[in-house]
Parts: sequence; C-alpha cells; structure tokens
Amino acid sequence: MSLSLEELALKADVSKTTVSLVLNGKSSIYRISKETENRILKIAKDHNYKPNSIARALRLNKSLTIGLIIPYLNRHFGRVAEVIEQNARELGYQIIIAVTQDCLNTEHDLIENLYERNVDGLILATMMNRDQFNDLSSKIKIPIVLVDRRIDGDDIAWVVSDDEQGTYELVSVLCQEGVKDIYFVGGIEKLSTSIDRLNGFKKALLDKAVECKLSKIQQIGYAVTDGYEMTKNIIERFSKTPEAIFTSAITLLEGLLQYAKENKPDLFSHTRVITYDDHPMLDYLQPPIFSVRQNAEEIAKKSFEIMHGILEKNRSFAQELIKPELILR
Amino acid sequence: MSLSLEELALKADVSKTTVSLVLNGKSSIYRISKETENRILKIAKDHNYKPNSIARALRLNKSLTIGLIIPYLNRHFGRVAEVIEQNARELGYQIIIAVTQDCLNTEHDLIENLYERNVDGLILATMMNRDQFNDLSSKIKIPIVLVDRRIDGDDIAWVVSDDEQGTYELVSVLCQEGVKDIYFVGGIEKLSTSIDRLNGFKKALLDKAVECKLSKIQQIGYAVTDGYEMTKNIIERFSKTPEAIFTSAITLLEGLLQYAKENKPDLFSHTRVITYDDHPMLDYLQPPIFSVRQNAEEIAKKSFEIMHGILEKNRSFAQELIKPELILR
DNA sequence: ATTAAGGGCTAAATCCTTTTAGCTTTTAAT
DNA sequence: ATTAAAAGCTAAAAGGATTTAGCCCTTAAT
Repeated sequence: MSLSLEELALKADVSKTTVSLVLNGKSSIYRISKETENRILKIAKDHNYKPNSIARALRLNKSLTIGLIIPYLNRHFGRVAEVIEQNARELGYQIIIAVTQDCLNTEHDLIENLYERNVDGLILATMMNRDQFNDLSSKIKIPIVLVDRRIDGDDIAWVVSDDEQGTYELVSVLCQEGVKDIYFVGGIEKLSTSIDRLNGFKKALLDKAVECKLSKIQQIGYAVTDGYEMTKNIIERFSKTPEAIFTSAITLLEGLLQYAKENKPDLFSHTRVITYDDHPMLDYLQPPIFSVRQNAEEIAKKSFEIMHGILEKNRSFAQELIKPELILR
Repeated sequence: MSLSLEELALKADVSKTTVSLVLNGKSSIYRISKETENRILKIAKDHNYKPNSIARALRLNKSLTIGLIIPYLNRHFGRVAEVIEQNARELGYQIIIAVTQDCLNTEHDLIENLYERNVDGLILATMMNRDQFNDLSSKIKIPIVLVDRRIDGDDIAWVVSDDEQGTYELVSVLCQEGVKDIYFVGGIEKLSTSIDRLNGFKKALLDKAVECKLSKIQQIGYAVTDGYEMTKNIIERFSKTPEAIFTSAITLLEGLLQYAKENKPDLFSHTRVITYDDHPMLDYLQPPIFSVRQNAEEIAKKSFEIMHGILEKNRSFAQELIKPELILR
C-alpha cells in the first residue's frame, strides 16, 4: 500500500508516464512493448499498487463517490441505503450518507456541502418542490436522482414506490368488504408520497361510490407523534368510533398503537386498521393489520442503476415506478 | 461555487499564496496588512469561495472523511449511523458507509478499500478477533474505533453497550420472580456481544444458585432464521415446555415469534420471553416482552467523539461502556 | 553612509495522477 | 542515399490547495 507511480517507475526503470499508460490499459495505443508492459504489470502487482484515489479525483475531476441524502436511517431508508451501497460498491463507487431529519434547510445545506466535496452525483429523498428543485439544478452540475419522493417533470430522474396503486389496492380490500367509514392518517402534505397515497385512497372509495369526506383526511406529518395526534383527533372529535383507519406510514401506525394503548384499548374491537409500509412485527399483533410492503431493494437497485447510467453510459435520465406488495394477514 | 484560489488572487490583485494565507488565518504570522486581508476576505465572501476539498485532501493528506463499516443498516445500526453522521457533520467530517452483512471477508475488503480511498479513520463493528485485528492495525496507519463489538486489548479504542450488565439485570428480573428454567438464544459465538450477554446470563443464574445447563445455551447466529432454528430446537428437543426464553437480539426474537406463530401458538401461555434490544412494537404484543434498550445515540456520539479526539486533539484512545436501559412492560 | 530589522508579499515546490505533444531510434520505401 | 513511417518511450503541464524560503522596500540605528 501507499506506493506511488513514481516509485514504481523507478523500480521498473521507465518514466511514470509509461507506468500510468500501462496500468490504464493504453499500452497498445502508445505502443509500449509487451516486454515493458509485463515488467510493469508484475512490479505493480508485486507491490500491490493502488493509485492514490485523491490525486486521481483531482486530475480526473471525478471522485467515484455518490452522495445519498435521506430523511432518516429508519427501517425503510436503512434498507434502501444498504442496497444502494452494495450496488455502488460493485461498480467502484462509494456512498457518502447524510440525513436531513425531514428539514428542508438541512437538506439544502447537505446538498451544497456534498456538492462542494465533489461527489459525482446525488441520490436524494427530497422535500423540495418543483421550483426549489429547478433552482438547485441550475446551480449544480452533477446528476441528481430522486428516490422515494418524486417531483413532476419530464427531465427529472426518479425512482419511487407506486404509492397510489399500493394504497388503492389496500384500501380497496376493505371497500370490497363493505367498509365505508375510513379515515386517512397522512404525512407531509406536499410530498409525493402523501399526495399519491391520498389519491389512491380517494380512488378506492370512488370506485365503490363511497363519499370521501374532507373531515376524515388529516395530514400533519410522518413522525410517531403526528400519528398519535391524528388518531387522537379521530377518536375524540367524532362520537362514533370509526369503522377503519388507514395510516400512510409505519411511524404513523406506531403513533396510533401508542394512542390506542394509552386511551382506547378496545379500539381494535370496533375498528379495522390498515397501513402503508410493512413490518415483520405486524405478523404478531392481534388483530392482524393489513399492509403494503414497499420493495426497498428494487427501489435502491434502480436508483443506483439510473445514476450509473447517467454517469458512465451517457444515458440521460429515467423514471421508475416500483410495484409494492399487498400483505393481507 | 467552483472558483479557484488563483481566480480569487486575480480579482484581489495578489498572489494565491497571499489568498491562501489569509483564508487560513495566517495573516498576522505572515504580516499581511489589515487592508489586504479585508479585501481578500470580502472578495472570498462575495464569491462564496470554498476550497476544493480534493485538492486540499491531496496536499494535506487528510480527507475529512471517516469510514463507517457495520453489518447492516438495521434499526440499531441505522440509528448509530445516523447519529454518527450528524455529529461528524458538525465538525466538518463526512461519513462513507459500507455494510458487511456479517461476512468477515467482506469486512476485510471494505477496510482495505476505504483505506485506499484515504479515509482519515475507521469506525468499525467488527467480526475480527484479536489476532486479525492486530494484523490489520500493523498494516493500516489510520485510527480505528470499534463500535458495538469490542476486542480486548489495552490499546484498542471501543464503545459498546454494557451487554453483560444489561443481560444480567434483565435475566435477574425473571430470577427474582423464581423462574429457574431459562433458555439462552444467542448470536455469533465469538463476538463480544454474544460473549458478554452470555456472561450476564450466567451471572444472573449463579446469583440465585440456579444451575446453568449447557444444553440450554445455543449460539447459531444473529439472523432471523437462526432465531427460528434455535426456538425450534428448544421446543422440539425437550418434552417440557420451557419456563422462559431469552433471545439475545431483536432479530432472534423475530425468529422466535415466527416459529411460535407457525408451530406453537400457545407458547406464550406457558413461557416467558425476554429479549436484548428493544423495539417500540413490543409495546403492543401480548403478553408483554421485557427488553433491554441499547442507547444507540450515546454509542454513536462517543464513538465519533473518540475518533475526533484521536484525529484532532492528539488523544490516544479510549474505551466506553454505555449503560443500556431495562424496559419492563 | 552603511547596516540591521521589520513589514508586506510571492515564486516555486509539493501532494500524485493523467494526458498531450513530441522526441529518439529503427525499419521500410523510393 | 534520402525520406517517410513506425516503434517505443518521456517531459512537462494540468488539476487546486498549502507551505517554505526568501525577495524587495522602508525605516531606524550606528
């Protein structure tokens, strides 16, 4: 380790140019003789030569590093990050990770920070809206792939779960059974995840000609406490216990469970609960909670694939809707 | 963005040396006049100058980058990674993350890889034993801080949960109640997490003069399937249903739950289950499962703190045992 | 008038690779 | 015998920052 080109050149009794050319597979272009080539390759191998990545990055203006900016390293994003890292590593890239805690300002700071640190591209679970994103794109000259949360636009690369379809199918299951009085416990209103899940929800009701009352829809945020709050609102504001509640994220379900445990232990005897996002522990809750499992692995795989395509294969961009899986218990 | 020292120098009508000296706070040492200093500072600010981090890293041989190598980005390590990243960012460091999937070879590859990529230090949840670690240390000239899994040695920096004490306290609760027949569902035998948890387990039994039969101890691995397997062994191998089972990780508990659901729905009516690692969903399982919550935040904070101390404050190393919290439901 | 000291700044080297342009020497062709 | 082409290699620049050694000018001291 930590042997330089120059030292290799000395040992091989050639110039460092020659060594560099050989190691970069340009021997034939530059007519380096087979003999010299082999000598250099052997010496490099014997000394386990690895080019200094920083010097390389400086010269090539290419760091083989991707920035990954996500709100949290929770179960879902943790898995996404894990798979992105594995895919990236196989192709020689490293992942620099940073978490925003769903704070827009933090997100901006992080993007700027990573950009200045010369990442080659950014994979982003963003809170930005279209305008903010356009602003950013004009300033930043590296490819960006949105993950998990999309922004509409023909030229924006993204990979997201098919939130609308997933929610539609899940809610339809209840509608099929004749359930009519369903409450929507939502997340951050302006994010595509929330918008799409709400649309799927509405569509399912519409199919069965069930009226979708605005008062049954809440969107405070994705934190556990938000789920608690929204459940509280539903239970306390309406005299009748609801037939069903749909929580649009596992954190919100946690909030619901917490509220139920503390204030409404019999909630489940009157009310069906279904949720976006799956969790293995749901298998062991009574009664069973139907859910929609996002395919984190596929989301991760595709998002790095698109990034890699842009960086190395001159592909321009792509959009992918990943099918989630219904889990009926 | 992306303005170079040289361009700044041009605008300020001085040499780039002067600009560099001023921006690095060396004006007075090199007797740069207040006037020149202010002019340069203003121009730098106006143009939002940020030094090119790659060039800086090359020259200073210091990348302000820490490698974090962990087995998975699951709930526990996800949280650890998240907090390390936040702490690191505040002090100007970036985190490059990589996951081993608890494979020793992968771990070795990753360490080498990150080392070659010029990280300034490594934070490691390692599978290595003492000899392997010593081998590594002799080759690698950057500081290493072990996290979550320690290796004995006076000169090895680590931060781990007090696994022995946590397990001791948890198991003691059952012993207190007179439970005598407790099974140990363990993880990877050679890891400190497994060794320490087993020691705590034995100590708790010993306190109450309960014999600790070897046949009641299993250590296959930390995967969900391992938990399933070990539970199966316990249930099927012994005619009597056990009084209690201790799973030494949340994944193992998951395996147990899965086995119970499929093959032994009445497990909980005869058997108490307790587990290392906490999870919010445990609040909603019936009957309640006592647990030990690791303080991931503190573990993360300390481990970066130690790394930072070594890198910037010439501290040599440190070892920290983080107290976990008993959660009795 | 000469020397010394201090103030104010900079040229050039360095970190390590990659790459362009081009230098020798040999071989082939006219 | 001369010219052209090919073979085999290298010097030097570039990328952007930091740092060492030292230049030049002014002022003060002898």
